[in-house]
Amino acid sequence: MFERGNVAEIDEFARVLGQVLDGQSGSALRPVRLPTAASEVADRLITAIAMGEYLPGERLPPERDLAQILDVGRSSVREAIGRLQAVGIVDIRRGRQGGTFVRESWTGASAEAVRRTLLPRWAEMEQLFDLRCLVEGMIARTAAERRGAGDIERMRAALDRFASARTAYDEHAADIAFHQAVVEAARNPQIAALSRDLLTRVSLGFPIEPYDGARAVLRRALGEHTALCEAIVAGEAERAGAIARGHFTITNEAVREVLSRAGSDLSGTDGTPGGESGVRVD
Amino acid sequence: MFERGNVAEIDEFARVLGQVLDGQSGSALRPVRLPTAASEVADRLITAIAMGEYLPGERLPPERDLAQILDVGRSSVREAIGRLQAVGIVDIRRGRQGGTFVRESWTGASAEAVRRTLLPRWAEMEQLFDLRCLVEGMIARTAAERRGAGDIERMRAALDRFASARTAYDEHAADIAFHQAVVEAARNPQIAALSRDLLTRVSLGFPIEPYDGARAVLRRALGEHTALCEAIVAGEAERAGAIARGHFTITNEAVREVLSRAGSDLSGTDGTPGGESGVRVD
DNA sequence: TGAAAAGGTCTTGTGGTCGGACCTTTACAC
DNA sequence: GTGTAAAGGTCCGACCACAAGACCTTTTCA
Repeated sequence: MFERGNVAEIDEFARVLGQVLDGQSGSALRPVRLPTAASEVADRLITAIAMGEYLPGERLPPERDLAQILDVGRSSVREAIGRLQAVGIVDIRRGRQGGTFVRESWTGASAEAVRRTLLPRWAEMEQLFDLRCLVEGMIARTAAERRGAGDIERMRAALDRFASARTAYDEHAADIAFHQAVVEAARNPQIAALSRDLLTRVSLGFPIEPYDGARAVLRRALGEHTALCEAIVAGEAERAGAIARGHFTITNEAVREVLSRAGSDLSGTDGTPGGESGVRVD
Repeated sequence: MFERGNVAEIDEFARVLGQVLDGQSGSALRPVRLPTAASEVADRLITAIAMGEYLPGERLPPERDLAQILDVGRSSVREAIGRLQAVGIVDIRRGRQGGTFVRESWTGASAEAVRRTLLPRWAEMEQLFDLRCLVEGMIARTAAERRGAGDIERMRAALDRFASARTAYDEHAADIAFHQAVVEAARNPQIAALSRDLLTRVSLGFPIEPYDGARAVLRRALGEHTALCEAIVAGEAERAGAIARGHFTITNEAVREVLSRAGSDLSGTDGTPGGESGVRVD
């Protein structure tokens, strides 16, 4: 994203990011922010893409179909897609065989642009990443306690697919399948919803997850996935939780790496809050 | 609530419950449901009340003030308050020194009415309770890892206040203070938001939490609070998590008790999902 | 007995949303 | 090539939720 350093893109990015972070902090009686149909649809699409329902290069359903599926007007869908385009998540092609296509590469970003918008909110983003690590750890732990034979089978199948994947596309698909299998093993649809919600918020803030094109990350992921799978199969909740918690810091590190390429000083922000005043951002 | 078995109340209850449960399940591309300003405000008020920001017998701010605080029109605030009144959470008194007052007792419900609306959704409610137990366990665990001197002080102060409380009001206030201290000890505002969100959803589904008037529950809570506090102080994450997880089943049991008084058969629904097909509701 | 403080009612303007009609672009089939 | 199908692009009218404000009613207290 931000290949062209387009001003409109950056503004859109900042606006979306603001929504994500504002939405959850503060007291119960903070000002009410009503989401519009368009922003809600945009969230849903980003979630679907981040969850791998539509992989890079794939086409989303036509606007008219989406409008029907989501039960909103086509104008709302159009505005949402327009925003995704502005942020650089999708490409739009007209004509027959046209449509809305998920971009092959979300990275190659103008890191400087990201830095400017992300840095002021960095503490909040860290909190979000931290929470996600904790929740995914909890999910892995629960999965280890509740997994059944079918779950084990699904996780192992995904691991096999991952190991034998020849393209980034296959790796990505297998990665997603594995994580889905883990979430399902926790046997609570509400947990799945929570996991999805956190993925959405992380993706909205910085949509390079769970595949950021870096093969190295995915290769490291394979080892961790295998270890996580075995811990869950063995029913070792404690170990599974620890592995998952560590695994999801990959995201955090990927973001930090992009930012450090832009020369930002984020030293000390290791995603592990400590001390009296909350998350450290020295 | 439901003292008079009023039909409008029951319908309102069913409507609200439906919103809570529908809101989180299903795929990313399920139909979009835009919350109205009124329902959003209603959620906020219920959350604030459940969190103890306004204790039973206390008065909420005047409608005009709430409208300003929440940055919505007064009509939206009025509709929201009207719903709370319909569900029996607040009383409204007119004239000077009037206002919106939190009901002293939320219980004494017509259990039959609750049973009819809650039973079809029981599996989903169980999932919600289950998730809350897991998340609160995660929070306690994290608190045990991150707590500082100030946190320990706050938790102990709340425990002392609880032990020396003479009225249900004091007990309730201390109970809330303790849980807040635990959440704060986890040192991540996003965690607090998640905890609040789950409290809201549980409260919306069945608003008897965290104080349901049953002194027995609160007395049991004191012992568990003490144990939880010590585990957190000692930094024993595993134990703290287990205690908290168990502690929050109090809610579950309280609901089941109300329902069983109405003669419902909920045997087997112990809040601990197992088996291949998800949560058990035999 | 009047003023103050609250809830109750009504009106009006505005912006978001939907639904639909219609236009434009593109690729494929024949 | 030319037509047609399948997509996105544009526009408009009706509707509804909401905000803002003016004003009414009830109750209490000075």
